[in-house]
Amino acid sequence: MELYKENELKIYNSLTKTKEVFTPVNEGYVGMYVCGPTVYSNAHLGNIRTFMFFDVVFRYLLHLGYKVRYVRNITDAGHLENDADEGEDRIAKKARLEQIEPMEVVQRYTVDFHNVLSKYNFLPPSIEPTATGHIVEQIEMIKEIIEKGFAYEVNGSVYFDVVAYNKDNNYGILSGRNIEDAIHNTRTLDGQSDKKNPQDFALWKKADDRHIMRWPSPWSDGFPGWHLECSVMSTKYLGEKFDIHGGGMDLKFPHHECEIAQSKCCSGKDPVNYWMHTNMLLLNSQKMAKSTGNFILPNEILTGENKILSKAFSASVVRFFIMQANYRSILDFSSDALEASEKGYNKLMEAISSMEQIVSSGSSSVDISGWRAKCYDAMNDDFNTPILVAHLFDGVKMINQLKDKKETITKEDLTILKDTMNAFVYDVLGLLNDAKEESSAKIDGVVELLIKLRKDARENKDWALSDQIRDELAELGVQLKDGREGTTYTIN
RNA sequence: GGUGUCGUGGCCGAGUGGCUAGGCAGUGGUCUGCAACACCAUCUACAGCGGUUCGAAUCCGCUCGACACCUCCA
Repeated sequence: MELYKENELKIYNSLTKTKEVFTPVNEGYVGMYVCGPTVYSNAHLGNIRTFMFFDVVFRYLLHLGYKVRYVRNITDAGHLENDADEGEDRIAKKARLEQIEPMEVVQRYTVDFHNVLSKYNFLPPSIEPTATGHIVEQIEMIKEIIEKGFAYEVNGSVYFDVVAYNKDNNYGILSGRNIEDAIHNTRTLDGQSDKKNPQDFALWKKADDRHIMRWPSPWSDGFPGWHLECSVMSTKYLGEKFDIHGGGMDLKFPHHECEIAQSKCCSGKDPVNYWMHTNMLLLNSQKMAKSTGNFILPNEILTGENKILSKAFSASVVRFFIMQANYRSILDFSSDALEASEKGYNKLMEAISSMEQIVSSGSSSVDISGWRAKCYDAMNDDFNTPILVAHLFDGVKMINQLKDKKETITKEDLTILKDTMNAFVYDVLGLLNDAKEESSAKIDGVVELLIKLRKDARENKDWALSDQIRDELAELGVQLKDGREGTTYTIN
């Protein structure tokens, strides 16, 4: 597809706190990096929200005709429990607790992550690199940072020197923090830290005896710091300066701030043109988080196996629910909200199915081009999916009126209507028509047969039989709809 | 304490200096053997108090409240 209004795409840049016209480094190409999961446990729905939003960004950029290289990493090492010297690698800790190999933990949760994303209809990223696959590159980068004078070694560990970096750079440019204040206000009791300054962060940690995930390095047998992998892998696959870097709001500080510092002191460049941050998903008005136990798993929603859920919901309903909120707003998760979304989603899918029944005529009484433009305007305005959804419902209303012959449409406009609905609903938002998926020719035949038998019963005024067919089909999730021109049905 | 985001109708959630967001629920209607489904129509709002303005829910200030980050977190 040709580039559609390329120069009109605007992105809210967390770095400048303004919406900016999107201009890629290389025309027609986009490099995008998103911080992926740490595979020490199952990804919860809050994690999924972020990845799902960037899945839609990826999809929309592709739809616009860009060649996109989308890199989303897997953190399988180096993620410290805390930043104190006792810091322990999350993966290693989990492995020790479960008495299994660290890579077994990694494998288990990586597979689970991919299964979940597949169920939720994610497009795979272009590259999904792992931290453990880039130890050599990470060591190289640490060497470079040391050579340039922005890191120091103590007892086999290497720390980034925030104060040295901040002399000619701004550590805090992304998060709005003033590092000077932070240093002066710190009242660390210290004594046991190797760090010159509490704000300094680890690039390499020496492994203690218990630590089983370890690699040799010039400084010690140990493991890399968490922030380093993203700088290394984004630079390797996207270059020293690339277009979009995404992640959750909670990664802004310190993770992304550290990334900027590491990359900048190596290349001398600001690594990212557009920083995008998704807001948090709330459960019971609190951030969904693994550590507090306040979370719900994506699979639990599909099965309904969670106390807060009234029933099971399909992946597309969850996707639709998430897309009805702006990615920069907090979103409250609840069973009621999901139920409301489910009804809206069904209405949308119903209308899409009934587009086939529309008959074209010589002129259009509806403004299809104007409507399509509004859909693009919504997405071009910082990927405003809730506004897009509102316009899609305008499309639903239009479809219903066309179907009822209250409006007219030309053949050409009808094609635009169908293409636009399909493009945004399926390609961009990534929704699936669940009913269609579950339906099959055989089931269609069976239901049609029952409808015919019921029709006979009704003509004989055998209400007991006709109601029995109707009600028992309903229990199986097949909704019969008696209309003027006969009975149709939907499968829920 | 510092940094930042935000408080919208019964609920979820957009938007923004003057013009209907949308969805769900509710209400009225069409359809139906009765229903359901569906469709059509429709009601209601911008935390509080000041200020700027011809005009503010939208800008500014204050108050109250919520959330996030400052330690691992999407």
